[in-house]
Amino acid sequence: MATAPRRVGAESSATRALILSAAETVMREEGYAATSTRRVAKQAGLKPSLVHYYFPTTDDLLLAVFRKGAEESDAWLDEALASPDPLRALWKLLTDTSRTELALETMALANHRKAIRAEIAAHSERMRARQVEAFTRVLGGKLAGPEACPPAALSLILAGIGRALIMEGAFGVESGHAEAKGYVERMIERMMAPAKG
Amino acid sequence: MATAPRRVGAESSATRALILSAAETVMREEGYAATSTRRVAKQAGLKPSLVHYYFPTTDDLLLAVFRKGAEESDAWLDEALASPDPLRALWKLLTDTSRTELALETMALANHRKAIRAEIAAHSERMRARQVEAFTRVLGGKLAGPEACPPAALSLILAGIGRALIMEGAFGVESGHAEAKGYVERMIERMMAPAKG
Amino acid sequence: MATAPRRVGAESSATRALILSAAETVMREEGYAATSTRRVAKQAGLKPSLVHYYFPTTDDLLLAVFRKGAEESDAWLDEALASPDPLRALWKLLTDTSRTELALETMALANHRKAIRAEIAAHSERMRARQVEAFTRVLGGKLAGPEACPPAALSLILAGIGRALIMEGAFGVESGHAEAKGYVERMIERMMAPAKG
Amino acid sequence: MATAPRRVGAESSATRALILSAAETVMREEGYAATSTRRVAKQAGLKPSLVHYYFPTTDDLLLAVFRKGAEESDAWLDEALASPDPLRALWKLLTDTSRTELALETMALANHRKAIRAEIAAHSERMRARQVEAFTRVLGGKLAGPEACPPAALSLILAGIGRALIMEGAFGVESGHAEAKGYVERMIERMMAPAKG
DNA sequence: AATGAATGAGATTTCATTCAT
DNA sequence: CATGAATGAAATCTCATTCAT
Repeated sequence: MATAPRRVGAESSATRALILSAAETVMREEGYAATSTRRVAKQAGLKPSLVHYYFPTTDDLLLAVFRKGAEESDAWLDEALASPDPLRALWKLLTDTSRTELALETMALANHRKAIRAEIAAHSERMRARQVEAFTRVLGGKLAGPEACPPAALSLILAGIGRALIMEGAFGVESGHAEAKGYVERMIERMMAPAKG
Repeated sequence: MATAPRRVGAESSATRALILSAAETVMREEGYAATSTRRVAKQAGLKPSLVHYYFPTTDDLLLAVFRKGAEESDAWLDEALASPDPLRALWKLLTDTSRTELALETMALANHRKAIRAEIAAHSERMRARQVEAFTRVLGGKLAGPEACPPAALSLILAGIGRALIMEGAFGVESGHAEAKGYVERMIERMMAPAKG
Repeated sequence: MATAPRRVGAESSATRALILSAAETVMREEGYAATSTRRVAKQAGLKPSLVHYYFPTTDDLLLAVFRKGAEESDAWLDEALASPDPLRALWKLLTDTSRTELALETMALANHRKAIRAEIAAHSERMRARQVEAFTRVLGGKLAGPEACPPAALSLILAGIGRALIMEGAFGVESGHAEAKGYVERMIERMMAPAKG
Repeated sequence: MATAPRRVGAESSATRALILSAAETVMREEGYAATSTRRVAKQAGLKPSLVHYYFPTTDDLLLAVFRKGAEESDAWLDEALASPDPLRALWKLLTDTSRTELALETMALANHRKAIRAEIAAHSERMRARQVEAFTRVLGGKLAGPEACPPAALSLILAGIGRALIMEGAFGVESGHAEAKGYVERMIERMMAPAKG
């Protein structure tokens, strides 16, 4: 949906890329709420007006940061799902601190910036759909039975547990973390085990 | 000659309670980053200076909001864990939108307010410990076996999945939600089922 | 002249003394401009309203601080001028860091608080007059001749040089200090030397 | 891509000069403690935000005021020391009310603004050194003998007495002033007199 | 004799945004 | 492309002072 055609700086500009990367850094280190044009400019070593030249409004900037992160996420997800052991690869991704930190700030962003919310939601849905498709392919018939976990549930569950680990870890809570990781790993193991009998 | 109690605004003041409740509302509706004295004062229908009279610094205010929420959380958790079916009661709590929304903002708060982080972390650890103790009591011997979920892991997992449901729901993502809820409920059912023969 | 009869707390109250002494500390350490009721209250461990109870306005407080300091100054000056070697005793007083620091803040005060200015000026004149009288008594006939220093000039000169030493010392300038002290001491020596044949 | 000059507001801007001159006026008339952005903006007839545009922090503003004053002082000092009668010219400078008033506020500033202190101290030392050099050149061999005043002492003494005259004059104390001025003038006369015999 | 509550003003700073060049 | 200038709004905090109890 976006804020439309008022984007100025060419997509390909090096300055634009510099600004985006500075914005991502600020967002990761100080949170989306601190991601102002001023701070981003300072981080990039540029003047605030230049940031506004490339991203007329703050929403334009935040949206661009989200899109860049989303593209990278897509690539990582593709790679993970295409690997021989997609569940384990995905789980590794979901517990990667630096990636998930950004994802968490993105969620906070979605919660408080109406203009960006829809796009973030759409992207989340797409990622879930792709996981569901991959899980179905990989897990095949093992999805029946009383203990079976539907692929969409699996997607949400892994994401939720991953985020909980990162979020709590960020402020020093560690109890239960080792146990939870172990549990997920055993769960994946059982799922990937050759059907018995 | 008096020895100067440092804290202003008696714990019992009605104005203080009004401010706290306004702050909680703002925090829930607009996020911790919007919880400024001005904004809270407007919500409460008071002058900004009066907010500063009761809570000299913003951290004081945020900390008080957290403490109030924590006390309520403790009470709800106590009640849930004391119920005949603690797992289901806890799960209901964790998927209660309004409560968990506040918990999510609290986590964002912890991420960006050093002064409050330690207290939030300590509270999280305490809540986890209480759940672990209750789970151990309830689940008894069923915690062995390859599929068993250690109580600390269970605590983290339920919290993580609950938060994922609320967070995504908040911005309109619903796919996988029904399945995940179903899965958790079946999981709880298996756990609470009488040990088989 | 003063701000008249609205002083409340009895002159003799211990709380009043506590406030005054706290105010003096703040004034010495942070300057007259920082000497607010709030800061003084904090320094004294009292509530701001209590400070206002004893000193309705900030000028009342500052005036009282000045008066207390002036009384002490008077006492010290009396003692110095009554000593067998009044010039040297006075010079020692004028180069006493802690006393002169307060005197300097008092001058800043006089410069910017109309209500207090007149009283400070009057006190300065009184102190000068007492010094002139003492110098005349001590120096007797030595005040004639081309090199002679009139007593009033001597009073101003010693005060000025003393303040310069303290002021500069406060922010780390020391060059010329030893020489200036030496010069003043020799000057005093010459003055106190028995008239030559 | 630009490398972002940090300083805003070109050194040459007319607005910047206007602000600086307004700040100097406020500082002279109401003291350094009153030199706030608001106050200065009002004096200059500008919006407070514009003052912040040129001087991001209050220290930046105060530092710039000091530097401008210091440059002017340097020029005046140069001129005085280069004159045929450097001692008298310097003494005239030191008793010039408007210049010394600003110097006095600058000292108060140094006392209470850590960030600026070092620069003020360094400048004071430099001015003293230049005076010492000039005095030595002018006074030549007359610096020996029991009554001789070392040049560094002379610098401090003249400054101290000059400041005392201005400071006291500012709040209405005049006694001893004529005598002190006379004494200093005679002192200078003796020093500049051709060596006898 | 003391204190809690309340308030308007102002200080310091950050911010997004607009505009002219 | 890029930047300097300008501005109104708001955030955070400190302040002196008044008033009722």
